[in-house]
Amino acid sequence: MDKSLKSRATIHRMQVKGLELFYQKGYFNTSLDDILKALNLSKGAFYYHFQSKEDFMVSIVQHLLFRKVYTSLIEPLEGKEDPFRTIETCFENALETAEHNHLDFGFVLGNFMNEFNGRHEKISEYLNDICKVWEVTLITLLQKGKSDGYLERHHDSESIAGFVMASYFGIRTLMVSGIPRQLRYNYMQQLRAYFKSMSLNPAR
Amino acid sequence: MDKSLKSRATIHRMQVKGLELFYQKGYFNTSLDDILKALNLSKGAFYYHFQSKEDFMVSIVQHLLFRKVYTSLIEPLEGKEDPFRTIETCFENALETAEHNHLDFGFVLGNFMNEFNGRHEKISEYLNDICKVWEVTLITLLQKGKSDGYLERHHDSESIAGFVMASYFGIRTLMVSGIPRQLRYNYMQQLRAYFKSMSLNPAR
DNA sequence: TGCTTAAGAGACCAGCTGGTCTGTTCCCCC
DNA sequence: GGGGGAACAGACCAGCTGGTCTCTTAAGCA
Repeated sequence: MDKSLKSRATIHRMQVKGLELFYQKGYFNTSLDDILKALNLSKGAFYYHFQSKEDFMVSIVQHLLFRKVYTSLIEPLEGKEDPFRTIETCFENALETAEHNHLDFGFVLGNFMNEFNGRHEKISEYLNDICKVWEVTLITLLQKGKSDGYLERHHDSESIAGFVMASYFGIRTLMVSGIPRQLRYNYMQQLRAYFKSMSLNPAR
Repeated sequence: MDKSLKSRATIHRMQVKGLELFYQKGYFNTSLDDILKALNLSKGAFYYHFQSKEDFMVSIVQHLLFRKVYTSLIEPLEGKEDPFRTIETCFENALETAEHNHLDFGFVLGNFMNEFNGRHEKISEYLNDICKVWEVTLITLLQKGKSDGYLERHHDSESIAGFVMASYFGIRTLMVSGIPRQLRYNYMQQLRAYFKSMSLNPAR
């Protein structure tokens, strides 16, 4: 059942363009024809590789989106020491990317969560899964940070993780309509202040 | 040009139901027929009062949404003394409302911003306006807090306001798909911690 | 009583949407 | 070298969408 190279390439092209357009114009506001026209492909090609628009979206979330989020927001946190500095660096990088090509995948994730929540159970479930992986990674990092003496034990890792995630989703929403550079700078400043108040060795 | 009572009532009914459905299913995923069927009204009625679907949405944002956001998130901040406690109380109330009938208008605002950003200039402009009013109110409150000795002058009110808004938008995104009560509790805990680190009289 | 007009009903339309189905091309394998 | 299937093309369809148009109703007014 191994897909040929050509097949894989076409599927990948469709997913990439699909993610791009779904993000830009929204899932419900983007037709298959939009995507296929942009790729010079036909309905036949689409329904040869995918069963439906929904199936297509699921495949994008599971493969493309998950990997992107993993690369930009999860992997940089894994196995690191100082949790606060690690998160700061990770977010700084992600937000800088976002500022330039304005497509960072943490935001795409939040954006899709907003679009599908309560409207499309299957898809939002997959989105939540990604979210969950991110959360767990953050919590793990924070817990390890406690053992390593970076923050006191009485702090609740789960709460911190949730707060950090929330702030990230939110700042990306604001960045799209405001002045990204300014917002990013201000955001990082406050995130650092928040972290500093919990840090055991604020050696900066 | 004074609209009769009946006319006003019908317009209002349409707007309320429109906001409800647009929020639940998304703007692009909700048809006029959906709204009209729910109200037992006809196309004729709709196009007698509004010029288009877009015009309808604008009227909802300008009148209904703005007033709701104002009531729940802006008015409670105006002219108050202690900025941190004030924001805490305001958010606590809004989030509790959200937990029960799960329609708080701060979230609706963020949700629509995500849906229209870069897709519908006119509408996102109105949404940004509301956002701006919220931001200005927060900044004013924080500045006044400095004069009244609640926080030190070196803190940047604009940054704090942005961070607070971002966290609120974000937590609402997470609350829809997670366990609201738990998330709300954790969120408020961290928001307080964040505030406490800047507070000059942490007399709680 | 008859006229005007606000308010609404609902048939109708063109265009688009997701999805189906029958071709066609092209490459691999025996 | 030709049969067969993978990969795609594109005509076609039913259903829905925003929007238009004409018709009806009801209330105010003289």
